[in-house]
Amino acid sequence: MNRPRLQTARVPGEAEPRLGARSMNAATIASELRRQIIDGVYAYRDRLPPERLLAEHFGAARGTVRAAIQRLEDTNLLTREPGRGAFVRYRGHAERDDIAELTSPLELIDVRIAVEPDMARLAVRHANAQDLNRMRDALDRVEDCNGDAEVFSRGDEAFHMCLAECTRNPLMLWLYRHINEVRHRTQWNIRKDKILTPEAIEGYNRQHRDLYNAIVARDAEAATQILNDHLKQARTDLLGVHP
Amino acid sequence: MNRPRLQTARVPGEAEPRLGARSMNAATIASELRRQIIDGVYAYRDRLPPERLLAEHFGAARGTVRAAIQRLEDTNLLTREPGRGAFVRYRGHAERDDIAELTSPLELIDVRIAVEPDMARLAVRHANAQDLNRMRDALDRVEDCNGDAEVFSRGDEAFHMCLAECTRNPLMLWLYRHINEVRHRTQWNIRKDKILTPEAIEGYNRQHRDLYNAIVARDAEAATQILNDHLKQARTDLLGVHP
DNA sequence: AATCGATGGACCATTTTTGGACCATCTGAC
DNA sequence: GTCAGATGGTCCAAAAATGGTCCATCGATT
Repeated sequence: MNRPRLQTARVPGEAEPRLGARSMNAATIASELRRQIIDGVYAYRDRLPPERLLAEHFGAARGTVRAAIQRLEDTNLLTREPGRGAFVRYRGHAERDDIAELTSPLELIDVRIAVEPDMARLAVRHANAQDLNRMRDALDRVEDCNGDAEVFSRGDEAFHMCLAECTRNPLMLWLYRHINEVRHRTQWNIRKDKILTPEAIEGYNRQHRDLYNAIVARDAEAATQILNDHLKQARTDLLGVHP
Repeated sequence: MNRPRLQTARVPGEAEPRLGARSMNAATIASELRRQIIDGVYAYRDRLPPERLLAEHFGAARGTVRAAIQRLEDTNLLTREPGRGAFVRYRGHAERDDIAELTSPLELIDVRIAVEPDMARLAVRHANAQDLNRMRDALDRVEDCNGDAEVFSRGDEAFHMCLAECTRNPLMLWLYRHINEVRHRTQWNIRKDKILTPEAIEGYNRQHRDLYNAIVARDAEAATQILNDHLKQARTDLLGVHP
């Protein structure tokens, strides 16, 4: 398969010009307004410009703009009030207060115990061959750590991230990305080499391989059980160091 | 205004002056459009430019563009609807895009089934008297909906949010806030009154009360079981409407 | 010569957009 | 309180947009 590269070089992050940006239909206008709301151009409780003004701005008929706004109201981004206007109902998550700072390692592992076993069940149900290959690669890499706690830790994160991808569920993947982010930042102060002894790493790796085999065999019960044991083990090991 | 000449072959190494002016066959156009979709130029659910406009842009006949689009439809990247347009079916960029837009009601309930039962277990372990009082209040309010689907839905969200607060786990609370946000915005296309019949609401309320009692009694197994049944029920009801 | 892909039309059925009109409600000036 | 203006809610018929289909033709390749 050839790959005819006929695109001019593009700076990463620079948006590729989109053909037909001028053609304004209801879906496009809705998409644009949604982006502006989520980006905070219109903040919580702000009033949107009047429909007639928006229509003029987008170069569309008022009915088209109304159809677009209707979609935003259906998705609970807006509230419309007759005679007053359309008001933003979407709360931007201003509470960006660093969630990782507020979470202890024990609380983190409790959340993982709650989420990951059933995540494995979804992974068994939805993983395709490509997902399994990626998981296999991650498995090989994490097993190549030679007892290095730091390397194992990175590989372990990647392996569990693969598991999240196997679910093919965008929300689950999004959630686990954040769990992993918290994990990455909340455990920096743990003495990894205290917990991740070569023996412990060997045990974890055995569980990883069992989990992989269970998913390949589409055995949901085994997968959830293994992951549950895996995380309970990690919780116990954690408590052994932080009594 | 006419396209004067079409050249066929490109000399290797010759600089490509501009995208789309020449040497466009169906395979090339398909490849270019596929790249743009995967790169996110056209996001999930966006509408592609009309065939006639694409034809003009690529300097090809409309039939050629149709053949290209046909390939993308065959590989499930697109869906075409007569009279409306071609819409992106590929969901790739869960990162920057609006997660609520990318999540289907079924995917949402799958995540809730994965998270909430074990969330109930944490709630049993960590809820204090104040949490239980708040839960009691939410319970009373949701039972006061008198069969109104919309009111029940709001109350139900609040009740489950209380459950998340009962865990006293900041990360779990943070995650569930986002799950709830997605839930609030992803069920727009569901006919709530189709699912939330007065009988269904009554059943859900009974489960809510059972759950509350189980938490008060500090019975973790019962709580997880009830919540699991509760959500499985919701999933079944959802599938009954969206077969 | 035969074949295959591309072309440039034309026409069809469906959906969306348009441009207007009128109404009910709310706000602010008086 | 009254009134004028602004705003969203609704309805309608005509026009435009859009994908689906078919066909005669052309050019290059086989």
